[in-house]
Amino acid sequence: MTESAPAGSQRALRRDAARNRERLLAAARQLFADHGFDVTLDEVAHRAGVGVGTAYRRFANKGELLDALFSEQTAEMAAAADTALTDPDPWHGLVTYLEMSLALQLRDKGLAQIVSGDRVGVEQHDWNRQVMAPKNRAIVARARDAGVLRDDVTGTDLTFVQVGLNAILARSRGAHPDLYRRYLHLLLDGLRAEPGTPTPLPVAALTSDETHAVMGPPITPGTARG
Amino acid sequence: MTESAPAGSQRALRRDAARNRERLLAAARQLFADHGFDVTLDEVAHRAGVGVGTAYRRFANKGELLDALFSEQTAEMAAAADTALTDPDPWHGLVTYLEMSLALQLRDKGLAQIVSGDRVGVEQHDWNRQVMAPKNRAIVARARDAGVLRDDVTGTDLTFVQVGLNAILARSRGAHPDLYRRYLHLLLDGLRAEPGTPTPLPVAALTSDETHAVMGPPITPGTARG
DNA sequence: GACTAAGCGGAGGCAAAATCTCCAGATAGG
DNA sequence: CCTATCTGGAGATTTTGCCTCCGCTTAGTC
Repeated sequence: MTESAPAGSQRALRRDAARNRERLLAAARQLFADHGFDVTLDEVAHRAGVGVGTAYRRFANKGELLDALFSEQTAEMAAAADTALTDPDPWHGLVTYLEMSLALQLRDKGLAQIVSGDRVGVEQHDWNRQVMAPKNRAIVARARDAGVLRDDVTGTDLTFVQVGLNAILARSRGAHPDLYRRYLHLLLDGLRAEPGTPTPLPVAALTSDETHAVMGPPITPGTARG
Repeated sequence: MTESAPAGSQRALRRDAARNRERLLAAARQLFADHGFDVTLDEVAHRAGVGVGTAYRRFANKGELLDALFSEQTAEMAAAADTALTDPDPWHGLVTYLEMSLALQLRDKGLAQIVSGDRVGVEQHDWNRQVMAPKNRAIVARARDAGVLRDDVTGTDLTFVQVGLNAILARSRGAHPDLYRRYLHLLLDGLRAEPGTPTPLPVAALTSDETHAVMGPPITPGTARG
C-alpha cells in the first residue's frame, strides 16, 4: 500500500511522511474523543509529536482531518443500530441500542457532538439523515409492531432522547460518568407500552424532515467547518 | 426615588444618567432573553441606544450588569416552585412546576443557561444550591409521600431532567418551540408511580452535594464571570 | 445665562485564541 | 552523494471580546 503507484490521484508519500500522517490521525482520534472537536490542529500536532507545519501540510484544515476520521467514528454507531435490529427481542434491541449508542458517546466526546448536532458539518448531517435516521425508524417500528412500545413514538424521538441525555452526559462526564443511564431508564419506563392507559402526549413528534432541519448545521457564521 | 438622598452609599444619578441606566437594563433583559449571556456589553449599549462608554460607566463589566438582572430573572423560577408547593394535588404541582419552569426558560435563554449550569457565575451557583435545591427536594418529597411518584426519585433528579430537556429546547427553540413538552411528558410517565412493578433504576441519584459539584461553575479559564 | 460637575459617545488600545504560512535546514531513497 | 520531499515552529493574520480614554455635551444650580 505504501509503494502503490499513484492510482490516477496523488503521489505516494515518503515513508516518514506516511508515519507522521498516521501519528496525526491517532492523536486526533484521541483528542477528539477526550475533548471534542474544538481542539486545535496545533494541539493535535503537538500531541502527535510533530510540528504544526507538518499537520497543515497533511491536512489543509481541521475539517479535512475530521473527515478522515469521520467514517470510523460513525461506523460504531451504525453497528450498534444493526445489532439492535437483529435482536430477537425488539424491546431489548431498542434498550441496548440506546445503551450502546450513549456508551460510545460517553467514550467519545466528538461522537457525542455529532449525534447531538453540535458543531456538525454537512457531511455529518448527511450521515445522520441518510444512514442513522432510517435505522432509528426501523428500530422503533419493530418495537412498536411488537406492542412493547407506545404507539405514538416515532424514529425521530430517538434523536431527541439522545440530545437530552447527551446534555446530562456532558455535565456529569467527569465525576459520575454513568449518571445518564438513570435518566435513560426513567425515560424508557415512559416509552414502554404499559397495560394501563398511556397518557396522551401533548405535542406530536417531528417528522424526519423537521428533525433534520432542527438538527442541521447551524447557520452560525464561520460555516461550521473552517 | 430619583432625588432620594444617597443613603450612605452613592450619589444620586443625574436624570439623564438614570434614564440611560434603565434603558441599558431593559436592553440587557431583552438581549439576554433572546440570545443568552454571551452578548457583549457593546451590543447591549447599542441596543439601548447609548454609547459603550456609558454602559461601562454604569456597570463595571458584564457580570455586574448580569447581577443587576439576576434577582428578577430567578424570582419567577422561585415563584413557580412555590406555586407547586401550594398545589393541593402534589402530582399536578410537580407537573406544573416543570411546565412553568421550562416555559420560562423557553422565553428566556439566559435563565435557561443559569438553570442548566451553563456559564454560571458564583452567584447563580449559590442560588441554585441555596434557593432552588431545597424547593426541588420539597416538591419531590411531597409527591413521593402522596404515593404518586416513584419512591426512588429525589430532588436532584429535577435538576438533571431540566438539563436534558433544556438541550432539546435549545435546539428546537426556533421552529418547534414546544417540542420539549413531548419529552417532558414522556419522562413524567416514567416518573409516575404506576400500579405495576417499577423497573429498578440502574444508577442512584446524586446527592445534593454531588449535584452542585457537577453543576457548579465550570473551571474554564476566564473565571466565567468576565 | 453662564458656570461646572456630571455625563456622553465611540474610536481604538489591549489581550486571548485560533488559523494558517513560510522557509532554512534535515532526510529518505535512488 | 544528490535532490525531491518533508520537517519544525516562530510568527503573521484574523477574529472576537473587553474595556479605557478624552474631547464634547448637558443637566441643574446660582
